[in-house]
Amino acid sequence: MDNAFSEESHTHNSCTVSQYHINVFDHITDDEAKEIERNQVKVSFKKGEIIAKQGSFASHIIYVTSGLIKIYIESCNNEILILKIVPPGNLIGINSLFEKNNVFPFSAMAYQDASAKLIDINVFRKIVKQNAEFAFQIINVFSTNALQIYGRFYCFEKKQSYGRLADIILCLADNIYKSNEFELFLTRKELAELAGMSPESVVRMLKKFKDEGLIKEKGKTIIISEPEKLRQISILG
Amino acid sequence: MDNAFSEESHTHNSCTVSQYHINVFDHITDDEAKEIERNQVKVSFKKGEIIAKQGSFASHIIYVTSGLIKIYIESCNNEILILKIVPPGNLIGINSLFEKNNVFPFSAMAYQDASAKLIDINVFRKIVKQNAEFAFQIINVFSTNALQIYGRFYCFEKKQSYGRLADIILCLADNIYKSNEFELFLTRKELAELAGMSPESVVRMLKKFKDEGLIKEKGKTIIISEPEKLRQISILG
DNA sequence: ATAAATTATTGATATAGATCAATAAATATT
DNA sequence: AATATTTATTGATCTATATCAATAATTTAT
Repeated sequence: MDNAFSEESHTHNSCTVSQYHINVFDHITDDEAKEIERNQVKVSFKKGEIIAKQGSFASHIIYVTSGLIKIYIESCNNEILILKIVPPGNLIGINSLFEKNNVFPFSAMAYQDASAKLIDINVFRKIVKQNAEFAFQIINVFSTNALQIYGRFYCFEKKQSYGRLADIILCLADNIYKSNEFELFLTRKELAELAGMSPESVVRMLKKFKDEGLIKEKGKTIIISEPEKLRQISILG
Repeated sequence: MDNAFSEESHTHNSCTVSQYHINVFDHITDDEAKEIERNQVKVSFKKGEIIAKQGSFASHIIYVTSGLIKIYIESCNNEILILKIVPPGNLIGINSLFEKNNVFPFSAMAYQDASAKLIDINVFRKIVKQNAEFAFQIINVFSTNALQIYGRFYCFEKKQSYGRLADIILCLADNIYKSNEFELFLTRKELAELAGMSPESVVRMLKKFKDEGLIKEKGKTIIISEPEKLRQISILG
């Protein structure tokens, strides 16, 4: 049994691919589904396009149907902090359901070509307020989300760069590509943003991983040769 | 009007005193209130006592009625990360409402003597699932919480230590003591934990603030002489 | 195909803040 | 009141990682 002192319960990682596999819309009535249907538009985004801009009015909830989206906080001085990566099947913008939080608290940008349904936030809110089962599903989304981002926070504070970079590589392999061999679609700069470090450091650390035989690189393809050793680095920080 | 480029919307701080002033229980029926009443116990905690332990089963939701509580993530190597400070009127443990997240994802400890109502989580969950208005209030709590912790995350990543320490001092003054002159109940070590730095650095930076006339210290009393200058440091990082 | 622009790599240097160590002050204990 | 323990302060040193600068490789545009 899992207890407070087990390794498991004390392991956090900086990987934050939203992993909400339950379809929240399973819990709405046919009428509610139709109402959502009537009040949504489907939109496509090209790589690099902004899907939601921090500070702008949140008039809709975004349901990602394809592609990959990064959620990040930005500030005046152009520094950004990536909070999570959102694959299809997830919602963006539920933080603005509460009428007083009516602006997007962070930005969203397509990492790759993506598509999404934009659902009128008032309709969505109305259904949350009338359907407690649905509201409970939304609570689950919030809570899963929070745990992941707190874990990321912990790692960023307590692990050093090697650990964070190892985390991200494993995260991409496990959650995005579902393979230990994959073609990296991210630049060093993007990888650096994800791991919370400078692009130069990413280069140097990847080199070290390569020198130690943990990973191989062929062009844009990354092969994780020693996933377990990499995981050790990720755990020990 | 506030827009995406206003200073306001781009300012984050590492202060995370939960500020949920709406009473979530305003939205339950009399019967539900009675049910909660029947299924809760009131408990007192002394300074330093653990109120919830990361990894243990979450059998109840904690409603803080007095005192001040710190919420933190811990791991094997005794390093902790404070996520937030919780004053009276707030809930702890709602992350475990979802049946699959049935353990506390973080620990809670009393900073000062505190008291709380422990509400049976099953009863609480049942009411969330049957009362959509109440569920919506809980969503608001989640969302307010998330925004605060994301802001803290951003600061920890992007601001340097002076900014974070300034943040925390202002946060204590504004949100806990509601005065620019207050008796600090925290040790340097606790202040360091809150600001995400070493205790020695706290000492050195406080000294610098004193040398520059931003704050004064008389025994345990802190006087913020130049709140605006301190705020500048907090904003510029 | 060639030029321009972006991205990756490498090395040198700088630095914020941690850690270590030694004392001083304050608090708790006997 | 005297002693032990904890907390605060100060200085010296160390280190992880950023920043800067220069070149190489790759991608994009012409």
